[in-house]
Amino acid sequence: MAPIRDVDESDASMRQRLVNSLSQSFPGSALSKALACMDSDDEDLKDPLSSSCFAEMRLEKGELDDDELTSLSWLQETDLLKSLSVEEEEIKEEQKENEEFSKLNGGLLAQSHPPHVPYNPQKHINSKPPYSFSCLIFMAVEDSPQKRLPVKDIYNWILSHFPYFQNAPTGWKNSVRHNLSLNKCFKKVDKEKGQSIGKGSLWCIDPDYRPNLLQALRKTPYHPYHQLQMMSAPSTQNFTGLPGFGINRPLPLTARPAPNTISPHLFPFLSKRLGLTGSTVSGFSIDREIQDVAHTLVSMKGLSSKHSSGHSSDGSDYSSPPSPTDAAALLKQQCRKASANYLRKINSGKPIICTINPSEDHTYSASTLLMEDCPSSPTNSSIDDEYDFGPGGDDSDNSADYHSDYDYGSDGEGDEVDGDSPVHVPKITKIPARPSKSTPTRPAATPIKTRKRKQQSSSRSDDDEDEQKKIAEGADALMNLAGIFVQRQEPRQTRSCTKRRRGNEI
DNA sequence: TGGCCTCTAAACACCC
DNA sequence: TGGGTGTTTAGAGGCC
Ligand SMILES: [Mg+2]
Repeated sequence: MAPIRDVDESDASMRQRLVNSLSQSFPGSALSKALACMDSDDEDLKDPLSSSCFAEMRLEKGELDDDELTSLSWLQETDLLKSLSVEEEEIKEEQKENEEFSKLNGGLLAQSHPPHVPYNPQKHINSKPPYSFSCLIFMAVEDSPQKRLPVKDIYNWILSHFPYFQNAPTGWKNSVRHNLSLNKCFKKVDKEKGQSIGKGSLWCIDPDYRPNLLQALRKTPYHPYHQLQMMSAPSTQNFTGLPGFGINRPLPLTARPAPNTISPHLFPFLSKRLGLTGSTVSGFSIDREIQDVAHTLVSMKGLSSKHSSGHSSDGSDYSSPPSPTDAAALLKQQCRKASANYLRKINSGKPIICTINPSEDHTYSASTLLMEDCPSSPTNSSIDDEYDFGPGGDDSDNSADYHSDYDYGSDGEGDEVDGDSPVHVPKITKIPARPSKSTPTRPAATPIKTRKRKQQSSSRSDDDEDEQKKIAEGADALMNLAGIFVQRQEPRQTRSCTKRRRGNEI
Protein backbone atom coordinates (compact mmCIF):
# COMPACT_ATOMS: atom_id res chain seq x y z
CA MET A 1 0.00 0.00 0.00
CA ALA A 2 1.32 3.35 -0.89
CA PRO A 3 1.47 6.08 1.66
CA ILE A 4 -0.83 8.96 1.08
CA ARG A 5 1.56 11.30 2.67
CA ASP A 6 5.21 11.13 3.21
CA VAL A 7 5.60 13.20 6.25
CA ASP A 8 8.23 15.49 5.00
CA GLU A 9 6.35 18.06 6.93
CA SER A 10 5.10 17.26 10.37
CA ASP A 11 1.43 17.37 10.91
CA ALA A 12 1.90 20.01 13.54
CA SER A 13 3.72 22.33 11.26
CA MET A 14 1.29 21.57 8.51
CA ARG A 15 -1.53 22.43 10.83
CA GLN A 16 0.23 25.61 11.81
CA ARG A 17 0.62 26.50 8.19
CA LEU A 18 -3.02 25.83 7.67
CA VAL A 19 -3.98 27.99 10.60
CA ASN A 20 -1.86 30.77 9.30
CA SER A 21 -3.17 30.62 5.81
CA LEU A 22 -6.72 30.28 7.00
CA SER A 23 -6.34 33.23 9.27
CA GLN A 24 -5.15 35.26 6.39
CA SER A 25 -7.86 34.22 4.02
CA PHE A 26 -10.69 33.96 6.50
CA PRO A 27 -9.82 36.07 9.49
CA GLY A 28 -11.91 34.96 12.40
CA SER A 29 -13.51 32.21 10.45
CA ALA A 30 -14.84 29.18 12.21
CA LEU A 31 -12.56 26.96 10.25
CA SER A 32 -9.40 28.72 11.24
CA LYS A 33 -10.57 29.12 14.79
CA ALA A 34 -11.46 25.52 15.05
CA LEU A 35 -8.14 24.52 13.67
CA ALA A 36 -6.36 26.87 15.96
CA CYS A 37 -8.08 25.22 18.86
CA MET A 38 -6.33 22.04 17.99
CA ASP A 39 -3.08 23.65 18.93
CA SER A 40 -4.38 25.03 22.12
CA ASP A 41 -3.12 23.76 25.41
CA ASP A 42 -6.61 23.81 26.73
CA GLU A 43 -7.74 20.26 26.92
CA ASP A 44 -11.34 21.27 26.52
CA LEU A 45 -10.52 23.06 23.35
CA LYS A 46 -8.70 20.06 22.15
CA ASP A 47 -11.73 18.02 22.70
CA PRO A 48 -12.63 17.12 19.17
CA LEU A 49 -16.23 16.89 20.05
CA SER A 50 -16.64 20.39 21.28
CA SER A 51 -14.12 22.11 19.15
CA SER A 52 -14.54 20.43 15.85
CA CYS A 53 -14.80 22.72 12.94
CA PHE A 54 -18.32 21.48 12.44
CA ALA A 55 -19.38 22.43 15.88
CA GLU A 56 -17.79 25.80 15.43
CA MET A 57 -19.37 26.30 12.11
CA ARG A 58 -22.68 25.33 13.50
CA LEU A 59 -22.38 27.81 16.30
CA GLU A 60 -21.22 30.55 14.04
CA LYS A 61 -23.83 29.77 11.51
CA GLY A 62 -26.44 29.90 14.16
CA GLU A 63 -28.20 26.73 13.20
CA LEU A 64 -28.73 27.91 9.73
CA ASP A 65 -31.39 25.87 8.17
CA ASP A 66 -31.71 24.89 4.59
CA ASP A 67 -33.96 27.70 3.65
CA GLU A 68 -31.34 30.07 4.82
CA LEU A 69 -28.72 28.14 3.04
CA THR A 70 -30.48 28.66 -0.21
CA SER A 71 -31.80 32.12 0.34
CA LEU A 72 -30.64 35.10 -1.62
CA SER A 73 -29.65 36.95 1.48
CA TRP A 74 -27.34 34.17 2.37
CA LEU A 75 -25.86 34.30 -1.05
CA GLN A 76 -25.34 37.99 -0.73
CA GLU A 77 -23.82 37.65 2.65
CA THR A 78 -21.29 35.27 1.30
CA ASP A 79 -20.56 37.43 -1.68
CA LEU A 80 -21.53 34.59 -3.85
CA LEU A 81 -23.71 36.65 -6.09
CA LYS A 82 -20.76 38.79 -6.94
CA SER A 83 -19.17 35.81 -8.48
CA LEU A 84 -22.13 34.66 -10.49
CA SER A 85 -20.72 35.85 -13.73
CA VAL A 86 -17.55 34.02 -12.98
CA GLU A 87 -19.51 30.95 -12.07
CA GLU A 88 -21.59 31.11 -15.21
CA GLU A 89 -18.48 31.18 -17.26
CA GLU A 90 -17.19 28.25 -15.34
CA ILE A 91 -20.40 26.39 -15.95
CA LYS A 92 -20.22 27.08 -19.63
CA GLU A 93 -16.67 25.97 -19.67
CA GLU A 94 -17.51 22.82 -17.82
CA GLN A 95 -20.40 22.11 -20.13
CA LYS A 96 -18.11 22.59 -23.03
CA GLU A 97 -15.62 20.23 -21.50
CA ASN A 98 -18.44 17.83 -20.87
CA GLU A 99 -19.55 17.94 -24.44
CA GLU A 100 -16.05 17.43 -25.68
CA PHE A 101 -15.64 14.55 -23.36
CA SER A 102 -18.90 13.14 -24.52
CA LYS A 103 -17.85 13.44 -28.12
CA LEU A 104 -14.65 11.67 -27.37
CA ASN A 105 -16.67 8.84 -25.99
CA GLY A 106 -18.86 8.53 -28.98
CA GLY A 107 -21.48 11.04 -27.98
CA LEU A 108 -23.36 8.65 -25.81
CA LEU A 109 -25.45 10.09 -23.08
CA ALA A 110 -24.48 7.81 -20.27
CA GLN A 111 -20.92 8.84 -19.89
CA SER A 112 -19.02 8.81 -16.72
CA HIS A 113 -18.23 12.22 -15.50
CA PRO A 114 -14.99 13.51 -16.96
CA PRO A 115 -12.38 13.19 -14.29
CA HIS A 116 -10.92 16.60 -14.85
CA VAL A 117 -14.14 18.46 -14.21
CA PRO A 118 -15.45 18.94 -10.69
CA TYR A 119 -18.77 17.24 -10.54
CA ASN A 120 -21.99 19.01 -9.86
CA PRO A 121 -24.98 16.69 -10.18
CA GLN A 122 -27.35 19.53 -10.92
CA LYS A 123 -25.20 20.88 -13.67
CA HIS A 124 -23.80 17.77 -15.21
CA ILE A 125 -27.06 16.05 -15.81
CA ASN A 126 -25.67 14.18 -18.75
CA SER A 127 -22.79 12.79 -16.83
CA LYS A 128 -23.12 9.68 -14.87
CA PRO A 129 -22.34 10.49 -11.26
CA PRO A 130 -18.87 9.54 -10.16
CA TYR A 131 -20.33 7.82 -7.14
CA SER A 132 -20.93 4.15 -7.00
CA PHE A 133 -24.43 2.97 -6.29
CA SER A 134 -23.31 2.06 -2.83
CA CYS A 135 -22.30 5.62 -2.22
CA LEU A 136 -25.50 6.93 -3.65
CA ILE A 137 -27.55 4.66 -1.45
CA PHE A 138 -25.42 5.53 1.50
CA MET A 139 -25.93 9.21 0.91
CA ALA A 140 -29.62 8.75 0.48
CA VAL A 141 -30.02 6.83 3.69
CA GLU A 142 -27.75 9.11 5.62
CA ASP A 143 -29.63 12.07 4.30
CA SER A 144 -32.86 10.81 5.71
CA PRO A 145 -33.94 11.98 9.14
CA GLN A 146 -34.33 8.47 10.43
CA LYS A 147 -31.38 7.06 8.55
CA ARG A 148 -33.60 4.50 7.00
CA LEU A 149 -35.45 4.55 3.75
CA PRO A 150 -37.58 2.30 1.64
CA VAL A 151 -36.18 1.55 -1.72
CA LYS A 152 -38.67 3.85 -3.34
CA ASP A 153 -37.42 6.77 -1.36
CA ILE A 154 -33.90 5.86 -2.20
CA TYR A 155 -34.92 6.06 -5.82
CA ASN A 156 -36.49 9.41 -5.20
CA TRP A 157 -33.50 10.76 -3.37
CA ILE A 158 -31.21 9.75 -6.14
CA LEU A 159 -33.55 11.20 -8.71
CA SER A 160 -33.86 14.47 -6.91
CA HIS A 161 -30.18 14.85 -6.25
CA PHE A 162 -28.82 13.38 -9.42
CA PRO A 163 -31.02 14.45 -12.31
CA TYR A 164 -28.91 12.30 -14.53
CA PHE A 165 -31.01 9.37 -13.50
CA GLN A 166 -34.23 11.03 -14.56
CA ASN A 167 -33.31 10.34 -18.12
CA ALA A 168 -31.35 7.23 -17.51
CA PRO A 169 -32.69 3.82 -18.44
CA THR A 170 -34.59 2.21 -15.62
CA GLY A 171 -31.95 -0.39 -15.10
CA TRP A 172 -30.37 1.74 -12.47
CA LYS A 173 -33.20 0.91 -10.11
CA ASN A 174 -32.42 -2.69 -10.53
CA SER A 175 -28.85 -1.84 -9.70
CA VAL A 176 -29.96 -0.06 -6.58
CA ARG A 177 -31.96 -3.03 -5.43
CA HIS A 178 -29.18 -5.35 -6.37
CA ASN A 179 -26.80 -3.27 -4.33
CA LEU A 180 -29.08 -3.08 -1.34
CA SER A 181 -29.53 -6.76 -1.37
CA LEU A 182 -26.03 -7.87 -2.05
CA ASN A 183 -24.06 -5.26 -0.25
CA LYS A 184 -23.51 -6.05 3.38
CA CYS A 185 -23.37 -2.40 4.20
CA PHE A 186 -27.08 -2.16 3.75
CA LYS A 187 -29.56 -4.09 5.70
CA LYS A 188 -33.25 -4.24 6.04
CA VAL A 189 -35.00 -3.07 9.12
CA ASP A 190 -36.94 -5.83 10.69
CA LYS A 191 -40.56 -5.47 9.90
CA GLU A 192 -41.72 -6.07 13.41
CA LYS A 193 -39.51 -3.26 14.62
CA GLY A 194 -39.66 -0.94 11.70
CA GLN A 195 -43.10 0.21 10.85
CA SER A 196 -44.79 -1.46 7.98
CA ILE A 197 -44.71 0.82 5.02
CA GLY A 198 -46.58 -1.33 2.62
CA LYS A 199 -44.43 -2.96 0.05
CA GLY A 200 -40.87 -3.63 0.90
CA SER A 201 -38.79 -2.79 3.86
CA LEU A 202 -36.83 0.07 5.21
CA TRP A 203 -33.16 -0.04 4.51
CA CYS A 204 -30.49 1.25 6.77
CA ILE A 205 -26.74 1.30 7.01
CA ASP A 206 -25.11 -1.45 8.94
CA PRO A 207 -23.12 0.50 11.53
CA ASP A 208 -20.36 -2.04 11.26
CA TYR A 209 -19.84 -1.00 7.71
CA ARG A 210 -20.56 2.66 7.99
CA PRO A 211 -16.90 3.64 8.29
CA ASN A 212 -16.23 1.64 5.20
CA LEU A 213 -18.87 3.50 3.30
CA LEU A 214 -17.51 6.75 4.59
CA GLN A 215 -14.14 5.76 3.30
CA ALA A 216 -15.61 4.81 -0.01
CA LEU A 217 -17.39 8.09 -0.21
CA ARG A 218 -14.33 10.07 0.68
CA LYS A 219 -12.29 8.27 -1.84
CA THR A 220 -14.73 8.51 -4.66
CA PRO A 221 -12.58 10.32 -7.13
CA TYR A 222 -13.63 12.58 -9.84
CA HIS A 223 -10.35 13.89 -10.70
CA PRO A 224 -7.10 12.09 -10.77
CA TYR A 225 -5.22 13.90 -8.08
CA HIS A 226 -7.88 14.17 -5.47
CA GLN A 227 -5.76 12.21 -3.07
CA LEU A 228 -3.06 14.80 -3.33
CA GLN A 229 -5.58 17.48 -2.87
CA MET A 230 -6.94 15.79 0.16
CA MET A 231 -3.52 15.84 1.63
CA SER A 232 -3.03 19.55 1.27
CA ALA A 233 -1.44 19.43 -2.09
CA PRO A 234 -1.87 22.39 -4.38
CA SER A 235 -4.83 22.27 -6.64
CA THR A 236 -6.35 24.32 -9.30
CA GLN A 237 -9.77 22.81 -8.85
CA ASN A 238 -12.54 24.56 -7.15
CA PHE A 239 -14.74 22.82 -4.76
CA THR A 240 -18.00 22.20 -6.44
CA GLY A 241 -21.21 23.35 -5.00
CA LEU A 242 -19.92 24.87 -1.84
CA PRO A 243 -21.00 28.45 -1.74
CA GLY A 244 -18.37 30.78 -0.57
CA PHE A 245 -15.66 28.26 -0.97
CA GLY A 246 -13.47 28.07 -3.95
CA ILE A 247 -15.74 29.80 -6.37
CA ASN A 248 -14.70 33.36 -6.07
CA ARG A 249 -12.25 33.17 -3.29
CA PRO A 250 -9.06 31.32 -3.78
CA LEU A 251 -8.73 29.09 -0.84
CA PRO A 252 -5.39 28.65 0.68
CA LEU A 253 -4.00 25.47 -0.63
CA THR A 254 -4.34 23.56 2.53
CA ALA A 255 -7.88 24.64 3.09
CA ARG A 256 -9.35 23.44 -0.12
CA PRO A 257 -11.91 20.82 0.58
CA ALA A 258 -11.39 17.60 -1.20
CA PRO A 259 -13.44 17.48 -4.36
CA ASN A 260 -15.36 14.52 -3.20
CA THR A 261 -16.48 16.06 0.00
CA ILE A 262 -20.18 16.47 0.41
CA SER A 263 -21.31 19.88 -0.49
CA PRO A 264 -23.39 21.46 2.24
CA HIS A 265 -25.13 23.41 -0.43
CA LEU A 266 -26.22 20.45 -2.47
CA PHE A 267 -26.57 18.07 0.44
CA PRO A 268 -27.01 20.22 3.49
CA PHE A 269 -28.43 17.55 5.70
CA LEU A 270 -26.08 14.91 4.51
CA SER A 271 -23.00 17.05 4.76
CA LYS A 272 -23.73 17.79 8.36
CA ARG A 273 -24.59 14.26 9.22
CA LEU A 274 -21.54 12.81 7.58
CA GLY A 275 -19.36 15.65 8.66
CA LEU A 276 -17.41 15.38 5.49
CA THR A 277 -17.66 18.98 4.54
CA GLY A 278 -14.21 20.25 3.95
CA SER A 279 -13.09 17.94 6.63
CA THR A 280 -10.51 16.01 4.82
CA VAL A 281 -7.86 18.59 5.25
CA SER A 282 -5.16 17.74 7.68
CA GLY A 283 -6.47 16.86 11.08
CA PHE A 284 -10.13 17.47 10.56
CA SER A 285 -11.05 14.18 9.10
CA ILE A 286 -8.91 12.58 11.71
CA ASP A 287 -10.87 14.28 14.43
CA ARG A 288 -13.92 12.80 12.91
CA GLU A 289 -12.38 9.41 13.02
CA ILE A 290 -11.27 9.92 16.55
CA GLN A 291 -14.88 10.40 17.39
CA ASP A 292 -15.80 7.28 15.56
CA VAL A 293 -13.16 5.34 17.34
CA ALA A 294 -14.15 6.67 20.69
CA HIS A 295 -17.71 5.84 19.98
CA THR A 296 -16.78 2.38 19.00
CA LEU A 297 -14.80 2.00 22.16
CA VAL A 298 -17.80 3.01 24.14
CA SER A 299 -19.82 0.51 22.22
CA MET A 300 -17.30 -2.16 22.90
CA LYS A 301 -17.63 -1.52 26.56
CA GLY A 302 -21.26 -2.23 26.24
CA LEU A 303 -22.27 1.38 26.51
CA SER A 304 -24.74 3.07 24.37
CA SER A 305 -24.83 6.68 23.55
CA LYS A 306 -28.07 8.38 23.04
CA HIS A 307 -27.84 8.80 19.36
CA SER A 308 -26.43 5.58 18.39
CA SER A 309 -28.12 2.36 17.80
CA GLY A 310 -28.70 1.46 21.39
CA HIS A 311 -32.37 1.71 20.85
CA SER A 312 -34.44 -0.28 18.57
CA SER A 313 -36.78 1.54 16.32
CA ASP A 314 -39.60 1.10 18.75
CA GLY A 315 -37.58 2.91 21.33
CA SER A 316 -36.77 0.00 23.50
CA ASP A 317 -33.31 -0.66 24.77
CA TYR A 318 -31.73 -3.88 23.87
CA SER A 319 -28.54 -3.33 25.71
CA SER A 320 -28.00 -2.55 29.32
CA PRO A 321 -25.79 0.46 29.28
CA PRO A 322 -25.44 3.24 31.76
CA SER A 323 -27.53 6.29 31.12
CA PRO A 324 -26.97 8.15 27.91
CA THR A 325 -25.51 10.97 29.91
CA ASP A 326 -22.92 8.68 31.42
CA ALA A 327 -22.20 7.21 28.07
CA ALA A 328 -21.79 10.63 26.56
CA ALA A 329 -19.48 11.69 29.35
CA LEU A 330 -17.40 8.61 28.97
CA LEU A 331 -17.42 9.06 25.27
CA LYS A 332 -16.08 12.55 25.64
CA GLN A 333 -13.44 11.41 28.01
CA GLN A 334 -12.31 8.71 25.69
CA CYS A 335 -12.32 11.07 22.80
CA ARG A 336 -9.99 13.31 24.73
CA LYS A 337 -7.68 10.43 25.39
CA ALA A 338 -7.83 9.26 21.83
CA SER A 339 -7.29 12.75 20.60
CA ALA A 340 -4.37 13.32 22.93
CA ASN A 341 -2.96 10.02 21.92
CA TYR A 342 -3.27 10.96 18.32
CA LEU A 343 -1.65 14.32 18.87
CA ARG A 344 1.16 12.68 20.75
CA LYS A 345 1.72 10.37 17.89
CA ILE A 346 1.78 12.99 15.22
CA ASN A 347 3.99 15.21 17.29
CA SER A 348 6.41 12.46 18.09
CA GLY A 349 7.74 12.58 14.62
CA LYS A 350 7.08 8.95 14.03
CA PRO A 351 6.25 8.22 10.47
CA ILE A 352 2.62 7.82 9.69
CA ILE A 353 1.87 5.05 7.34
CA CYS A 354 -1.16 5.47 5.25
CA THR A 355 -3.21 3.30 3.05
CA ILE A 356 -5.01 4.21 -0.06
CA ASN A 357 -6.03 0.73 -0.84
CA PRO A 358 -9.75 1.03 -1.30
CA SER A 359 -10.17 -2.63 -0.77
CA GLU A 360 -8.84 -2.36 2.71
CA ASP A 361 -10.99 0.60 3.39
CA HIS A 362 -14.45 -0.35 2.55
CA THR A 363 -14.84 -3.89 1.49
CA TYR A 364 -15.67 -7.03 3.23
CA SER A 365 -12.05 -7.95 3.46
CA ALA A 366 -11.40 -4.62 5.02
CA SER A 367 -13.49 -5.65 7.94
CA THR A 368 -11.64 -8.87 8.03
CA LEU A 369 -8.40 -7.05 8.17
CA LEU A 370 -9.55 -4.70 10.78
CA MET A 371 -10.76 -7.50 12.90
CA GLU A 372 -7.53 -9.32 12.58
CA ASP A 373 -5.13 -6.53 13.04
CA CYS A 374 -6.95 -4.45 15.47
CA PRO A 375 -9.45 -6.28 17.58
CA SER A 376 -10.77 -3.03 18.91
CA SER A 377 -10.96 -1.47 15.59
CA PRO A 378 -13.76 0.95 15.14
CA THR A 379 -16.72 -0.32 13.37
CA ASN A 380 -19.42 1.96 14.48
CA SER A 381 -19.53 5.64 13.95
CA SER A 382 -22.52 7.56 14.93
CA ILE A 383 -20.94 9.90 17.35
CA ASP A 384 -21.51 12.72 14.97
CA ASP A 385 -25.14 12.54 15.79
CA GLU A 386 -24.45 13.21 19.36
CA TYR A 387 -22.01 16.00 19.07
CA ASP A 388 -21.99 17.50 15.67
CA PHE A 389 -25.65 18.09 15.40
CA GLY A 390 -26.55 18.45 18.97
CA PRO A 391 -28.22 16.11 21.38
CA GLY A 392 -31.57 17.41 20.36
CA GLY A 393 -31.19 16.05 16.92
CA ASP A 394 -32.24 19.43 15.74
CA ASP A 395 -30.99 18.76 12.30
CA SER A 396 -33.34 15.98 11.71
CA ASP A 397 -36.15 18.00 10.38
CA ASN A 398 -35.04 21.37 9.30
CA SER A 399 -32.21 20.63 7.05
CA ALA A 400 -33.17 17.74 4.92
CA ASP A 401 -33.74 18.92 1.44
CA TYR A 402 -35.35 15.70 0.56
CA HIS A 403 -38.21 14.36 2.54
CA SER A 404 -39.64 10.98 2.38
CA ASP A 405 -43.23 10.40 1.60
CA TYR A 406 -43.37 8.13 4.55
CA ASP A 407 -43.35 8.75 8.21
CA TYR A 408 -41.32 5.88 9.43
CA GLY A 409 -42.37 6.65 12.90
CA SER A 410 -39.27 5.68 14.76
CA ASP A 411 -38.21 7.55 17.80
CA GLY A 412 -36.16 9.78 15.61
CA GLU A 413 -33.30 11.81 16.99
CA GLY A 414 -30.58 9.92 15.39
CA ASP A 415 -31.65 6.46 16.21
CA GLU A 416 -29.49 5.65 13.38
CA VAL A 417 -30.08 2.00 13.18
CA ASP A 418 -33.02 -0.17 13.33
CA GLY A 419 -31.91 -2.61 15.88
CA ASP A 420 -32.82 -5.66 13.95
CA SER A 421 -29.54 -7.05 15.02
CA PRO A 422 -27.69 -6.57 18.24
CA VAL A 423 -25.69 -3.79 16.79
CA HIS A 424 -24.80 -2.30 20.09
CA VAL A 425 -23.44 -5.39 21.51
CA PRO A 426 -19.73 -5.10 21.21
CA LYS A 427 -18.65 -6.20 17.81
CA ILE A 428 -16.66 -9.10 19.08
CA THR A 429 -19.78 -10.67 20.40
CA LYS A 430 -22.00 -9.71 17.60
CA ILE A 431 -23.60 -12.47 15.71
CA PRO A 432 -24.19 -11.49 12.14
CA ALA A 433 -27.78 -10.67 11.52
CA ARG A 434 -30.19 -12.86 9.62
CA PRO A 435 -29.36 -13.29 6.50
CA SER A 436 -32.64 -13.47 4.77
CA LYS A 437 -34.54 -16.67 4.54
CA SER A 438 -33.34 -17.42 1.09
CA THR A 439 -29.86 -16.12 1.50
CA PRO A 440 -27.40 -18.65 2.72
CA THR A 441 -24.54 -17.37 4.77
CA ARG A 442 -21.79 -16.56 2.43
CA PRO A 443 -18.62 -18.54 2.82
CA ALA A 444 -16.62 -15.39 3.04
CA ALA A 445 -18.27 -14.55 6.33
CA THR A 446 -17.09 -17.66 8.04
CA PRO A 447 -13.63 -16.46 9.04
CA ILE A 448 -15.05 -13.45 10.79
CA LYS A 449 -17.52 -15.59 12.59
CA THR A 450 -14.78 -17.86 13.72
CA ARG A 451 -12.73 -14.99 14.95
CA LYS A 452 -15.64 -13.55 16.77
CA ARG A 453 -16.26 -16.76 18.52
CA LYS A 454 -12.65 -17.00 19.53
CA GLN A 455 -12.64 -13.49 20.83
CA GLN A 456 -15.86 -14.00 22.63
CA SER A 457 -14.49 -16.92 24.50
CA SER A 458 -11.37 -15.10 25.61
CA SER A 459 -10.97 -14.11 29.22
CA ARG A 460 -12.27 -10.77 30.35
CA SER A 461 -10.74 -10.71 33.78
CA ASP A 462 -8.38 -7.81 33.14
CA ASP A 463 -11.07 -5.45 32.11
CA ASP A 464 -9.40 -2.25 33.15
CA GLU A 465 -6.16 -3.07 31.50
CA ASP A 466 -7.97 -4.22 28.47
CA GLU A 467 -9.94 -1.06 28.32
CA GLN A 468 -6.85 1.09 28.50
CA LYS A 469 -5.33 -1.05 25.85
CA LYS A 470 -8.45 -0.76 23.82
CA ILE A 471 -8.35 2.99 24.08
CA ALA A 472 -4.79 3.03 22.86
CA GLU A 473 -5.59 0.57 20.17
CA GLY A 474 -8.68 2.50 19.35
CA ALA A 475 -6.65 5.55 18.62
CA ASP A 476 -4.52 3.44 16.40
CA ALA A 477 -7.61 2.07 14.81
CA LEU A 478 -8.57 5.62 14.20
CA MET A 479 -5.51 5.93 12.08
CA ASN A 480 -6.64 2.93 10.16
CA LEU A 481 -10.00 4.43 9.61
CA ALA A 482 -8.48 7.68 8.57
CA GLY A 483 -6.27 5.80 6.23
CA ILE A 484 -3.27 6.10 8.48
CA PHE A 485 -1.58 3.09 9.86
CA VAL A 486 0.45 3.26 13.02
CA GLN A 487 3.61 1.32 13.17
CA ARG A 488 2.98 -0.33 16.47
CA GLN A 489 0.68 -2.76 14.85
CA GLU A 490 1.59 -5.87 13.06
CA PRO A 491 1.95 -5.52 9.34
CA ARG A 492 -1.28 -5.83 7.51
CA GLN A 493 -2.18 -8.58 5.28
CA THR A 494 -2.19 -7.67 1.72
CA ARG A 495 -5.34 -7.80 -0.23
CA SER A 496 -4.27 -10.99 -1.83
CA CYS A 497 -4.33 -12.68 1.53
CA THR A 498 -8.06 -12.45 1.77
CA LYS A 499 -10.20 -14.31 -0.58
CA ARG A 500 -13.48 -12.82 -1.44
CA ARG A 501 -16.20 -13.98 -3.59
CA ARG A 502 -18.16 -11.70 -5.78
CA GLY A 503 -21.05 -9.96 -4.31
CA ASN A 504 -19.39 -7.87 -1.69
CA GLU A 505 -19.97 -4.75 -3.61
CA ILE A 506 -19.54 -1.42 -2.09
C1' DT B 1 -2.97 -12.65 -16.62
C1' DG B 2 -5.88 -13.23 -12.85
C1' DG B 3 -8.42 -11.30 -9.21
C1' DC B 4 -11.29 -7.81 -7.65
C1' DC B 5 -14.79 -4.29 -8.05
C1' DT B 6 -18.74 -2.27 -10.07
C1' DC B 7 -22.37 -2.13 -13.12
C1' DT B 8 -25.97 -4.12 -15.81
C1' DA B 9 -29.31 -7.39 -17.10
C1' DA B 10 -32.29 -10.87 -16.16
C1' DA B 11 -34.89 -14.50 -13.89
C1' DC B 12 -37.50 -15.65 -10.20
C1' DA B 13 -40.05 -15.55 -5.81
C1' DC B 14 -42.61 -13.05 -2.64
C1' DC B 15 -45.85 -9.68 -1.05
C1' DC B 16 -49.35 -6.09 -1.16
C1' DT C 1 -53.47 -10.36 -11.33
C1' DG C 2 -50.04 -6.76 -11.71
C1' DG C 3 -46.54 -4.21 -10.01
C1' DG C 4 -43.09 -3.35 -6.60
C1' DT C 5 -39.64 -5.40 -3.99
C1' DG C 6 -35.86 -8.55 -2.78
C1' DT C 7 -32.61 -12.19 -4.06
C1' DT C 8 -29.63 -14.46 -6.95
C1' DT C 9 -26.93 -15.46 -11.01
C1' DA C 10 -24.29 -14.20 -14.89
C1' DG C 11 -21.37 -11.56 -17.54
C1' DA C 12 -18.95 -7.34 -19.15
C1' DG C 13 -15.58 -3.95 -18.42
C1' DG C 14 -12.18 -1.44 -15.83
C1' DC C 15 -8.51 -1.39 -12.62
C1' DC C 16 -4.54 -3.14 -10.22
MG1 LIG D 1 -27.54 -5.97 2.06
